[in-house]
Amino acid sequence: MFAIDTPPPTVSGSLHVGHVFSYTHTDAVARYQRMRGKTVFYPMGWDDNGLPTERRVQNHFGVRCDPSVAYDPHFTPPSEPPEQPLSISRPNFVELCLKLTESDERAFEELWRALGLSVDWSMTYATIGEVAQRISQRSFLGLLERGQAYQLQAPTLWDVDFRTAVAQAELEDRERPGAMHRVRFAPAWAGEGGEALIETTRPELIPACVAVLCHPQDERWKGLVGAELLTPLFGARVPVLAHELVEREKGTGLVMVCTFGDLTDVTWWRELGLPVRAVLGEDGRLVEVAWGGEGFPSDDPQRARASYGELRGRSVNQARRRIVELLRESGDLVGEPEPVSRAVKFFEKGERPVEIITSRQWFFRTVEHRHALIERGRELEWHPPYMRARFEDWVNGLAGDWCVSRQRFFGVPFPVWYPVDEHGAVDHERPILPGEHRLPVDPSTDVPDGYDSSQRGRPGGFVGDPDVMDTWATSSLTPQIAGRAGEPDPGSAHGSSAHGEDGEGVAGDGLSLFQRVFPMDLRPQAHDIIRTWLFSTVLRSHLDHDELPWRGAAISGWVLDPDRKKMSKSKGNVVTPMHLLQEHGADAVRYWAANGRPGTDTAFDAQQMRVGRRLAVKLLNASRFALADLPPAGESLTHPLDRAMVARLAAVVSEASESFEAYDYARALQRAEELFWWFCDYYLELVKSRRYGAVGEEGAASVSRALRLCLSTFQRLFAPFLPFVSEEVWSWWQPGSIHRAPWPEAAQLHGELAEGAGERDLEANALEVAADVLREVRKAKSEARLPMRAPVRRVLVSDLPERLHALGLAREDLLQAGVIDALDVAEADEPAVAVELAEPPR
RNA sequence: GGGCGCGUAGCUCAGCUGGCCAGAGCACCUCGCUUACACCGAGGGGGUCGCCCGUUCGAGUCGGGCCGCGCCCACCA
Repeated sequence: MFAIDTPPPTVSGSLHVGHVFSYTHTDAVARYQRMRGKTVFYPMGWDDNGLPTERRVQNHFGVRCDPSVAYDPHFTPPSEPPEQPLSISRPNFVELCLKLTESDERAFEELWRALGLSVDWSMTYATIGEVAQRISQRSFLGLLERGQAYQLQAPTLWDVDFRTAVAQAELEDRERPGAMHRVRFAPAWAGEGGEALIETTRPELIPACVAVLCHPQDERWKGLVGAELLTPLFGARVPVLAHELVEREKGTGLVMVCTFGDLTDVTWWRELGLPVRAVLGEDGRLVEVAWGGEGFPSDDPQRARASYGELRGRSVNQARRRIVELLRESGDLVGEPEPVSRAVKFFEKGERPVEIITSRQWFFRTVEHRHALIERGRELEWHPPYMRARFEDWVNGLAGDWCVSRQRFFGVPFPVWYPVDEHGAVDHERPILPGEHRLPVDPSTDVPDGYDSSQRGRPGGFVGDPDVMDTWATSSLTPQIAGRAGEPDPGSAHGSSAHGEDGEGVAGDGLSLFQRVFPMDLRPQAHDIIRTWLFSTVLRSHLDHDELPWRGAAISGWVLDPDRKKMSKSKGNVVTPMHLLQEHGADAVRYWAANGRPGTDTAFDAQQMRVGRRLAVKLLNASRFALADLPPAGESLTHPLDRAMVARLAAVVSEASESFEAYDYARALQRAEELFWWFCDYYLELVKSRRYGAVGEEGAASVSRALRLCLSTFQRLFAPFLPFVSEEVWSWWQPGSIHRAPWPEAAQLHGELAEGAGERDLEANALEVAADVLREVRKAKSEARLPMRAPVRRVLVSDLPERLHALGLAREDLLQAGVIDALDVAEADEPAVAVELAEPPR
């Protein structure tokens, strides 16, 4: 068994050239392993749950999900997306998601088939599918039971546009222009001095300020520690405290702590036990707060209310502009804001910076497993090995546990209800869980055991958890989902299991599919999702199975523009994969992809596809020539040139096999290709006449045997890369599919050379010297502007004795190939070839 | 700030554990429709292997430093 944890592509529109690139790498490996006799477990999945699909459905149909709207069983989307988005119920919205992903998935499958991926389509899964939901919910319940999942009301990374919590792994930095503001904080006591200047890029959070910090060893501010300052405009008393994380060099050495401006604020807030003064709402606007009341103290509540009234309801950017005006008017702004450019954290799919908002969320424990995860990373075979560094960087940088709940709609729901007490309050501390037999459940429509649907949302009744899981919380289980962990084995009913290309069966051994495939052999994926997909899959497998999910990970690079930028639709690279396949042919496109070495970014290069097409055509032509009217094969290879050719081939077979074992498909292809061109250019030309019987039956029988061996071997060496053309040429003379034929073995080719062993060096030299001389003859004709068939009166080869001796073995073939009348030799230290043409130069 | 990778012919890159004149393909130039291939074949020109030290009989190949590019990570007030 060779099991591959195929990346389920995100179903949110179309596949791009980068997909074609990396999936081809995996397919080459799969085909190699299959030819090695392995049963290859090679499913395809669709990652269709999650935000990309929601966003696409919104745009495609012109709808918005509104959970408060009732389900309309007769709903049909408008034919044209309306200008004003239509509010529809969650079940209706999910139906549309399913409808759209279904058609996308058909298009994806069509492309993969056109590309020649040897996927077992009977094993396809979807991350929104029932199996995935059941496995995902079962794993969640297990984590909950073992205390590895927990719920917490806490500050969380938040996207204000999607209005959902997001995870650290989904953040990216974007360089954005901003401004540094110098703001005066007045002392809260009467007396001289004590005024503090604070630099901030987020003045709109001054109402959320809960403390001012300096470094413990900062002499400038030591005296202030323990004192209180008044926030400008709002007159809130905030303490001056010391903390190691404050950088003395930044600004004035003082920093304000707000709830919450960034993750450092969260750290300070937690470690210093500061109060919460939250001003940002889920929509990213400033919420109503009561100055002078609970949580928002002020020495001048009236002024605070007036100031805040100018900000309330505004977005962050609007509030920032307004508060700068207010600070300027009040004289608390020192100097003018200085433009700066700084990195800001964004949700990778978002358009506005993430905020930190306190909310109730589900978490999986990760931080306490940091050490174990690093160890798992070291157990894993990385291809290429240096990619492990990215994994360790990420694990070492984990800032908190993994927030897995999303306030979205199209995803796997948390299988949890909560009791509602007689006063209507939801009791989050005593969740109601479903029995395993009920999974998957949707708590927004399903009812927990012991209740009926009339009790939903009523005092004494229950409510369902409204959230869905992070898409990674499900796709981190692809080995389990693909292997159908805990599912009835579809194969057991038929006595064999359907997997591998064409549904190849494996003799029943009493094991479930999952037991046979897990841990899997290979996770192929790109380097940009090491911190998300690879990390989370390792984590889940570690938590649920206490082992790695796969033995090795093959990390592929990206496809870059010719100008070395990452290819993207937004840059106007409208090269659709299907178009590429139509223009160049699947084998040609695969050839280009297979030349991209593992882990290496590769430039998009249509020229390489033309080269691939040339190789495919060459394989057709060479096969046609070799097989046409081929004389009967002899019992053995008797001619030195034939033996030498087979020996060379054996060496390349070894190299290609070794390369494949290390997932270096690119090297395997290059070695095979290099020798194949040489085979066509020199060997085929040298033996052409002998093949036609120019030197008798024995010579023809030997070359016939050699041609069969070489052709069969080359065809199979190319099969993982050029599946279409290799299947075609194989069908001309061999039974069955080449993709089920055994991978060539060097040992078998060496076996052909067993008789007369000991002459290997001599034979190798014969082929080499003959090729050298042939090149010189061609050169002479080329320089004389004569056609290659132009006769040569005499060739004088000067060379070392052993090379001349070897040349003797190739004499007849060389004379024929070069149309040479006389071949003389002379011993010399320096090799030289003198060519005397029969015709004068043109 | 830390880490990883890369810098070899005009372009895209091979050169694995140091050693035959530094290679391939594309592009370019010349020639050739020869009984596998004109969706082709034959041949040719073209490189201070980023720079500087060092180890060695010998270094694109190993060590150190520097320069440039890309990426990852980071508590970027």
